[in-house]
Amino acid sequence: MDLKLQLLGLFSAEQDDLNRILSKFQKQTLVKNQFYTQVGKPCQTFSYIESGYFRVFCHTESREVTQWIAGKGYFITDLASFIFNQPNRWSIQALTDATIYTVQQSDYQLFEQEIPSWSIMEKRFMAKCFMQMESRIFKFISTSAEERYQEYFENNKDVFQQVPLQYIASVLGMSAETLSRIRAKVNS
Amino acid sequence: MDLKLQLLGLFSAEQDDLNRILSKFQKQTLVKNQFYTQVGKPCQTFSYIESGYFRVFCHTESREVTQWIAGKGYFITDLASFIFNQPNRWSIQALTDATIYTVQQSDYQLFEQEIPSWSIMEKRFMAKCFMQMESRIFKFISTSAEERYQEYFENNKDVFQQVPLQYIASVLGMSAETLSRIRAKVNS
DNA sequence: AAATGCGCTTGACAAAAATCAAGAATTTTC
DNA sequence: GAAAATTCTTGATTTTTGTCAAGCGCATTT
Repeated sequence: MDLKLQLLGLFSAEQDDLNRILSKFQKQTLVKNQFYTQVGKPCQTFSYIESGYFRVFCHTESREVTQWIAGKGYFITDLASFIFNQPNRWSIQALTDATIYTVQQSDYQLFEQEIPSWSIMEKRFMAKCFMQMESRIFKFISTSAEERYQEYFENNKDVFQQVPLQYIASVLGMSAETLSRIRAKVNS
Repeated sequence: MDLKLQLLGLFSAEQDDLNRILSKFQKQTLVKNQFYTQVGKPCQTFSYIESGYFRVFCHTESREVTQWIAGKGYFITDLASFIFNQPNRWSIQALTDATIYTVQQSDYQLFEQEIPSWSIMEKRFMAKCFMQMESRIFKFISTSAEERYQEYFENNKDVFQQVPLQYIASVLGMSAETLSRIRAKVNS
């Protein structure tokens, strides 16, 4: 599985440490439409996506908003819940059958004590996530719907094969109709 | 100064540790329009804003985009540079005369080794920042320019006294004219 | 006090995007 | 493989937002 490689990339760990970490991740499968976690509930797991796609979403008064789509190589959890034990802010649902590797919060917390460099690598991982969010916000501020689509399409061709366009539209901050029209225009 | 309180909020530290950390922050003043750091350069400092306002911005081909405005109580740095030693992604400029408390990267890195709980608190701090970015993105996806204005105005009345509206407009992802019209409408 | 610069507002117009509604295409279910 | 359900597309229209341009208000300078 690729979790090992992924962790190695984040984390120049000793083999021993790496194996100790890996041993706490349990393989798990979800079927299409199954929820990984739901708004308001606790999320006491942290998972690596080995295969399949998930969407991160919640409801506003008027509609459902998909905030992110995650595929192979991404980690999923609800940070508010996993780190701060607050209620989930997001629901996370499988959009396809999926295989993930999951670690329990209780095991995860032990890493901090048992593995000296864990917290440092975790901080670096969080910092990267933060920087990606900065970039994403910058794109919302500074680019049009069409530019956002083009960029996302270039970097996520696989998603378009597997995930309904309406969810992609939401992630890009536009209506499904607008996405459809942009695609028609770009493909002409 | 309030840095102590701020750190205490983030970090349930021993008095000793807290004092050791505080001792590495040096008071510094900047005049209006002075740069804290600039795109492409390194940023090897991390600072707490004691007073004054800063904007975080960069240039696109066509225009300058202000991504964030930070006032008292915020920390500023360029993470890409400060954590990963990459070139700055942002310029940070004082919008008013300002007083900050600054720690050098070299001192900051020692905290990791000298203060056992530092990395954990740092991780939690980063996680909070990440969650705030998630919320901000959610607002871009799910609300109109007017709603974004209303929310920002309610929570940042002070900023409107001190910072040119054009920069606030950019942070909110709208043109200065649109912000002006929304304000005219809301005040009527 | 006139001149300058800067930021803000306003109007007119254009462009982008949302909404509503209908129908086509695709996928799922039985 | 037919029916049902879901997803996608397209057209017509409205709303929202951006752009361009002019002018105002205000502070600063000279």
